[in-house]
Amino acid sequence: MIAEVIVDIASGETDKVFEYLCDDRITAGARVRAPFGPRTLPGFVVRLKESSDYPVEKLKKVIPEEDELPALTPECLSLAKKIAARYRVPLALSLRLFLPAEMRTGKVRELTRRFVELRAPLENLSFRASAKKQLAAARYLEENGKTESAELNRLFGGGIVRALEEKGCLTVTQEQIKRDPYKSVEGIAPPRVLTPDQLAAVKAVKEDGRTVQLIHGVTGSGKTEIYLTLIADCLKEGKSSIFLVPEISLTPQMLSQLRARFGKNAAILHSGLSAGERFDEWWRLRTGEAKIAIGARSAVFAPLENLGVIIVDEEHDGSYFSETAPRYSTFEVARLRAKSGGCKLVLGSATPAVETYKKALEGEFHLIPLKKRINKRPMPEIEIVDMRREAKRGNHSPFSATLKEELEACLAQEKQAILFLNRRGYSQSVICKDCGYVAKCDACDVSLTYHREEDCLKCHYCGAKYEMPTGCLECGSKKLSYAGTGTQKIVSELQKLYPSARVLRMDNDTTSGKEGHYKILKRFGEREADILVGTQMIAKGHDFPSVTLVGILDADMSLHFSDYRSGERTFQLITQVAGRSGRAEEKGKVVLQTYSPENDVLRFACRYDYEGFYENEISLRAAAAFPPFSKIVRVLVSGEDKKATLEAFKNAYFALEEVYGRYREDFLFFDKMAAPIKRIENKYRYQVLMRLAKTDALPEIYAACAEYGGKGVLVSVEENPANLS
DNA sequence: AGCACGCCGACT
DNA sequence: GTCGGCGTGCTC
Repeated sequence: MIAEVIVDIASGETDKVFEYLCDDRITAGARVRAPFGPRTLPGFVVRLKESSDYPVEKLKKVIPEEDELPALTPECLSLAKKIAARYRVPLALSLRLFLPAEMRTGKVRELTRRFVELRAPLENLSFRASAKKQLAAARYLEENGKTESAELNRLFGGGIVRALEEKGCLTVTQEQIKRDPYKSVEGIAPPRVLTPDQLAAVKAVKEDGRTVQLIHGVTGSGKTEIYLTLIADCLKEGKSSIFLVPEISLTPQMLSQLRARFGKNAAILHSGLSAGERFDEWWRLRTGEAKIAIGARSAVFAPLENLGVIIVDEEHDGSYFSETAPRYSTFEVARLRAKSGGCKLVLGSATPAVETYKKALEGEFHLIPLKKRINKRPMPEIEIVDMRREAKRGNHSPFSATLKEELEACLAQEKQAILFLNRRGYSQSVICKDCGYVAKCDACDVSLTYHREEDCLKCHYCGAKYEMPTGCLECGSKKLSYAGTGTQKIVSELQKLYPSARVLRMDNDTTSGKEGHYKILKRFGEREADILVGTQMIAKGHDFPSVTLVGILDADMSLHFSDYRSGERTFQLITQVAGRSGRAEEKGKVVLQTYSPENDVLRFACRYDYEGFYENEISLRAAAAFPPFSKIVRVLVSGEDKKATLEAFKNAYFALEEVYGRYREDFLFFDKMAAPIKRIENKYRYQVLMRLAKTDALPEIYAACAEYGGKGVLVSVEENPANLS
């Protein structure tokens, strides 16, 4: 037999099948080791055939990998091909998405443990009178049957197994153990009784013929229970499910809830697991032992067959877009999977992405609105505070008078508060008062942020750390000033204002380690602090019953970002952060500080008026011909060598100009420019920005760019890029 | 992607 | 005279 093999090298040069001889142990989708030139590489069998056009004497033999099943299912193989074509990456790169990283590196294996049991009934064995321990251990084994040898040693003293073994009392077996990341969750929680609205939503999803279903449910409308019911119903029919959640809200609560409901039928794939756990959870899905995959975006590649439903919770969340090649959209991949399998794709959000909602209104997706909150309580009141007026009154602190009042009341009632600020560190930048010099990163074209705890300057783009200079690096002046407030500074201001209040900070700097988020949130949840100060990451997921106040310190930050989605992001963020306040009996309150109180987005947000926001936003987008009325395409050329990068950029630009000429009616915008951040991690960056009305020119744009990459210069094409820095 | 082979400069 | 620079090309 001949095997067509893709070798696991992420390069255009090797992105084709290589043929090998193989025996009949090998099937399509299997992992193999392929002799390739002077070395042996991992690879995947994509097809088997009887004969080859390649000279037979040159064919080498592949070595099969000892897996219990081919790693890739036929569906995964065909999906990998579609992804490689769609995102224009080598097939090897898209195939990698379908395997846990541990499998490629080969560092992790199945875990086996030694078990022992008595070879013969206890009365047939004899023990010396002095061997009391041995007798006790043997009695234990008779009573409890097969026991792990390490466990026996632990109970009766090290060496007991060896002693009994030498006497010939034991039978020893090796057994494979699946590592279980959620051992501690016990028992099965019964399903909750659904409200009529929830039942109607479940029915609506099932009965509608369309693949994509959008559940637009206000905060607290009980979407999770709908998802769980859909999953449970699939399970009853023997079908499998994928449940996707944003990275950050992979909270232990959510996971243990799922585990309690579905037990071992659920497998969890996320970055907090150890390599071994992830490896085992993956195999439990592959063998069909588990039929529900739960995880962040990469779980969309779960090795499940016979899918009944794919659920994407918080559909609007940015973490559903991959930032490394292949830069896939989780929604697109999920839709491809759902289409080929007669499976439903259920999106859920309180604040759907504008593009999603448009398609739902137009009938391409089935829109299922849920307008009532389960507990029927109103959303917390959002009060807009005009920070310009505060400044006029002479208040230049980051806290308005209203916020201070509310904070004091909150502390007096022994409740908790959350303050949200989208900027970490102590101060945004360090400026010399004499010459205006701003400290910048050596490797990136961005100003450095001062971190007081470590008394250093950090680059938030490449992570570099610099010693705090004693004077201006340009003119030597000692008059350095700090501009822009970060989370660290907020914490120290709070401590000055309320010395007895306990303050916790949560941002990228305090959440190191795999469970960093969780630890801080847990401490706050256990009321170890009164005020939590944090960035984006505190907005999602958690349920803190004693939080009655949320302060949004700079609602403008995300608003004035030079991105067509900034309004959308701001609306989503405010809705989400506001949802943290008043989760239990107490009424919640939100104070929203801004320098532009008249802004439409803020006004719609504080009335929780999604429809109003949407109508406003979509007409703005239509007028400016922004997505979804067009597609923004950015070609970014970057490289360490300035000359070579500029040269490649010029060539790419000329090629693109030709495409522009040929498809003029497709282009709404076409221009070359330096990227907003001219250098990141020592790489110079230049870009061509385009906006396309239709997308006829897109294949040509990719083709034009493909030629100029290589030799240390990267040319990348991004469609509707998530950030434009 | 590696790793070979292959053709021109400054060194023991 | 050689050692070694990394340019080009191949891997079933």
